[in-house]
Amino acid sequence: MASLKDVAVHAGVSVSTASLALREDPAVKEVTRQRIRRVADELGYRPNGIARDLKVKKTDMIAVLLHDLGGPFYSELLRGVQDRSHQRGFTAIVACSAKGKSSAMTRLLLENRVAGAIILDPVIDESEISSVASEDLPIVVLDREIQAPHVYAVSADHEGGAFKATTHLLDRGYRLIGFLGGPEDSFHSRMRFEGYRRALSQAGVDFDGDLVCYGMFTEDSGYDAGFRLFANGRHPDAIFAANDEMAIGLLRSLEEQGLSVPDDVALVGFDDIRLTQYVSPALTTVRQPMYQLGSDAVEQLFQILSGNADIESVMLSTELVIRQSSGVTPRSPIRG
Amino acid sequence: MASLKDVAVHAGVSVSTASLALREDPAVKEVTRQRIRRVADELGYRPNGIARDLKVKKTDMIAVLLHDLGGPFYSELLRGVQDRSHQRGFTAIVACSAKGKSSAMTRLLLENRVAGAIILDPVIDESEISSVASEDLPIVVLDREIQAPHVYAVSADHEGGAFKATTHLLDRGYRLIGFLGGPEDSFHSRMRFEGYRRALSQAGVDFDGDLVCYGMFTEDSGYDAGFRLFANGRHPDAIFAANDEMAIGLLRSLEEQGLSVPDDVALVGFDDIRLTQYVSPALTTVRQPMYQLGSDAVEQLFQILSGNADIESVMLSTELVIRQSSGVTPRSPIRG
DNA sequence: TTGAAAGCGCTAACAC
DNA sequence: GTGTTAGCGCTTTCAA
Repeated sequence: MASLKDVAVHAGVSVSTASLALREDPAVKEVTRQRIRRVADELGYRPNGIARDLKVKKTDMIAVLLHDLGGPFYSELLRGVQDRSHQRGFTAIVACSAKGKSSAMTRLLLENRVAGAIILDPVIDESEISSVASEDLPIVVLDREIQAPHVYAVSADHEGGAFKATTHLLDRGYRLIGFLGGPEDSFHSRMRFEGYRRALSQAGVDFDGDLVCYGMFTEDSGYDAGFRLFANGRHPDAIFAANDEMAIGLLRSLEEQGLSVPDDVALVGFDDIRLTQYVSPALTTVRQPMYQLGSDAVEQLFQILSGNADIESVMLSTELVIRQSSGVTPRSPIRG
Repeated sequence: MASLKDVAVHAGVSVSTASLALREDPAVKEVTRQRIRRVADELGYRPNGIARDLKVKKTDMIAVLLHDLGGPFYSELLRGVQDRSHQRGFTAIVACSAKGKSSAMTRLLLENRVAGAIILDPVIDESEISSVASEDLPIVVLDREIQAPHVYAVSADHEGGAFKATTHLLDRGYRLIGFLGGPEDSFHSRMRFEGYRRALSQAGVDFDGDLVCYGMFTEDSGYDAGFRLFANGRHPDAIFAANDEMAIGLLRSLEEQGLSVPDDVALVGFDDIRLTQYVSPALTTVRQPMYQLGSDAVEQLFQILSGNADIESVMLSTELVIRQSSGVTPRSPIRG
């Protein structure tokens, strides 16, 4: 592998001149520069970014750590990350946040290979994240609340989205509204539950713990929950599921129980995954601004790395997407 | 940021001893090692991987370049990459293969930051890839045929999958089998077309160019194609679509044209994306071994980097997944 | 306009 | 067992 020194020798100049020339520094005479460039090409010279980073003690790489590489709906998020990174001169690399000796967490974050990181992982330990963040490694967490030095937050408004979803059901006249949550320690599930509670409370509807059930954010767990929710004579007239996967599982179980959606039971999900448009009836849900989440996270990191002092948490609003599963005509509107 | 030297000074040892100690080298006396470890912790020392890589002139990082970060069905692929990387001691980082000044292609591959790369991008220029591959940067391309030094291939058997799909339709008695391709220069589309042709030919069924149509691998383009395929009195009794997205668009257009699937027209797709199970009728399709594709790509890279001389291209077989869209009962079986 | 030299943080001979 | 030393390939003063 040809090094800068090789280029310099072959071009009959010093290393420093070669370095300047290849970076198009105007201090180097045009003709010299061209000669150096030509030699570099002939030798197949490629700059060694590692060495460069070491010397200048900084890097343009930022890491995006995801819990589940390739989860179907990171797509938009990564597009946002990509676009903004490009705009800010970063190179974003994505990896899995799993812990371990040769993991990305270790290699990229603990070994100083990136300038900063964006983490979207609802299950990784809070202490893990705060212990890894430092002066030299600011971390932006997505959809989490972590109070620690050098940890910053960009979130979608889950509570607000859940509030909108539940209020939507209330508007359509439903009163026995069930809640299907994810794992109880999940931030997403908790926030969505709180929005649900707030909507009920604001509408003056009593909360009924019997109408609450938990799954694991998977389709199968939603399916199972569908039976539990209607066991023992309980009969919610609507259900707000904390994510679409579970809502879809729920849909399947309701069908099996001979219940029609939305006629017997209305249903609202969360996330707006692609499938929601294809199930029958199409699922009313809450959309998160994934693109902007990614884009804002990078921007946040950029500001931090630029030494900007006053960084505030960002909260992005969510949007209710009304489809068929929540009924069509308001039956006894209580608002709007 | 505390460096190894800082640790050494504070612990009253030399840098090399500190280095050895922190890497748990048994040459260092236990008590010294513990002292050094403690000092390192106190100082919040973190090894600088960049410096290490520069010194040892190698790195454990490999890059996975995808055309479209987060495309819905890279999930399995990345899981395969992840698992095998871990097993082989690599750290895999994923990035977008788009070209550009501060792109991953440039930063990671051209600046010597990774030991090798895996590229899955059906549209990136072949010359781009072969020019970037080198002695020091072996590249494994997925689902492409590139003949160039230091470029290796791992593919799914698209031709074979298409052959299976088409033969399946023939087995069920269909004879006017249309083909809905992707962009004509696409490797995937071409391979799948060839499998289609071979199946027809082997069954002694004449190929009819009028039954062929092209889209862009998107649902919408499949929808549009659905009208073209049935314009001017043409009437295929079955269609093999080169991917599921188009097949699903096609499904929608057939429905709009009052044609029933599979009664009026049978349909087979390719890829086995999740949606295929949810559309109605559920789509018969061809599944690629995505996990294995990822896992084998990493293994291939590992072998190359280990100096293994005889590396051969890998071709993985695909699997026909029979659902409702291709009819239920064979109407006049020609085989099996 | 170009060159000499220092050094980023680390590892690996080699010496003691 | 531990220390000394010489770089890895690059950028960046500072001199010439």
